[in-house]
Amino acid sequence: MTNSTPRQQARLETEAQITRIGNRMLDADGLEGVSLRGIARELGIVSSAIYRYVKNRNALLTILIRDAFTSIADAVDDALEHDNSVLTVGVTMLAWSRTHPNRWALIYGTPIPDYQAPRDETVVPGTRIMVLLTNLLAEPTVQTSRSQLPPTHALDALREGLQELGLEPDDRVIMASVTVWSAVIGLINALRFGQFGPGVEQVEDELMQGLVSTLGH
Amino acid sequence: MTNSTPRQQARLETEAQITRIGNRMLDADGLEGVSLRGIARELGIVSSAIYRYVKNRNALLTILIRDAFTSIADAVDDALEHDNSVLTVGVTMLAWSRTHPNRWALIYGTPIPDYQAPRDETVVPGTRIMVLLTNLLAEPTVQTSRSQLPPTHALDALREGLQELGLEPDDRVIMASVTVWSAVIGLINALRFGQFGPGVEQVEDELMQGLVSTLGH
DNA sequence: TGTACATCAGTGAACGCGCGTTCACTGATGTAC
DNA sequence: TGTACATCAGTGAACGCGCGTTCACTGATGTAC
Repeated sequence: MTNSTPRQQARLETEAQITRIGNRMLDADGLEGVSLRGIARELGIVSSAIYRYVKNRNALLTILIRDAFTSIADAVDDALEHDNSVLTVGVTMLAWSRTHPNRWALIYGTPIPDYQAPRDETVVPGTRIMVLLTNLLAEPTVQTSRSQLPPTHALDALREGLQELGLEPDDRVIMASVTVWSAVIGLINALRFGQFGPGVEQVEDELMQGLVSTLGH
Repeated sequence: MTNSTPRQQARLETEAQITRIGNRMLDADGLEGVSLRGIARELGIVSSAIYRYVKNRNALLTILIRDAFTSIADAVDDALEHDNSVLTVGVTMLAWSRTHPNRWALIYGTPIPDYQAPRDETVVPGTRIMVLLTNLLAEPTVQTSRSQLPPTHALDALREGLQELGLEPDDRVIMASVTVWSAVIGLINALRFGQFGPGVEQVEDELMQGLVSTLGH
């Protein structure tokens, strides 16, 4: 059944615990509260022993970043099954950000100093929502924006990026995708980072609705 | 002429230098590169002497934040004199963010842990652009958005915030203001924080144009 | 099934890091009479 | 205009902080024959 030795079992269990504890620390105290020593402490092992499981602090961050990207993308996946719309994407991301504000900041806030995400580990989970959104905007039934388009070659870099993700978007879709993405994340950032002052918590969903409808969706 | 003693002169000069050095450090190494000890070092005084000029590190941050808000708002002010449009606001902020990416992150990125901006020192400079934008959107010639509006009382918190800034916006303007603001800052954040992958630097202005036109301006 | 060796989890001590911040002090500048 | 005192800039030593990371080590688990 298990098809693996006790040692391997224990290792998997410990790795899972590290992710759990790391997330708990992140939720509780933000990134600055996440430390290898702290995790070792909670695991009940000596501080240097953590290096049996994690190469260094940045590797731990990569784990947490992947996990956050996966979590929010799963949430959006689920929600889209019931209602396949741009608004649902926005509202679901917004709800997730409310539950996990520090994880939100980790993936969509200011980049972490001295940290470089390894592309092969983060690109796929980190772009899942963007892919969903682009596909949504590419559906013929969806009216894409009336925005002026820049000369075709200008969007080359973006087009290539999306092609690597298996998409074949035309220029209108690229522009719409970038625009909706920026606006949705911008609104959530503004809300999470408190840029509209206090008392706005009650209206978050309404603001998202207004934004998405202004964008024409 | 001077109407002040040499000591006062020297103090003013030193204070100005502190802002200059702090900004230079911020530009060069980001927030983590800004330290009281480092500034003292550059001033050629002993590390504890810096406390004659700055109460503590957070007070220094407040100085830098005020300065950044003032700088970007001045830039927008100037630009609006030549062309009073939403696009100009966006393009000017974008250009400023390109010149001062770390200052941009300081004021519009993830909030700084353990730092609380003193409202009386940062609210006015921090809201200047928002005020300009809201006034722009309130002009009768500007078509405000076709977005669905939430029930009037829902926007109370936002309306009060704007009223404290001397504005009397109706609900359409409030919604438009929040939407445009979020979207513009969201796009700039996405660009500055590298969320669209490499090679997008060439098209920044075009993306801003597309965004603003999608928003109906 | 038993033995010999290899792998791996965990130990304990130690570095270096540079920072923010406090404190009692000295000597120069400013001010009141 | 000169003197006595108050203010203020700058000194130098010292704390505490908790972290990431390395290293040589022990003892338990896994594997090959």
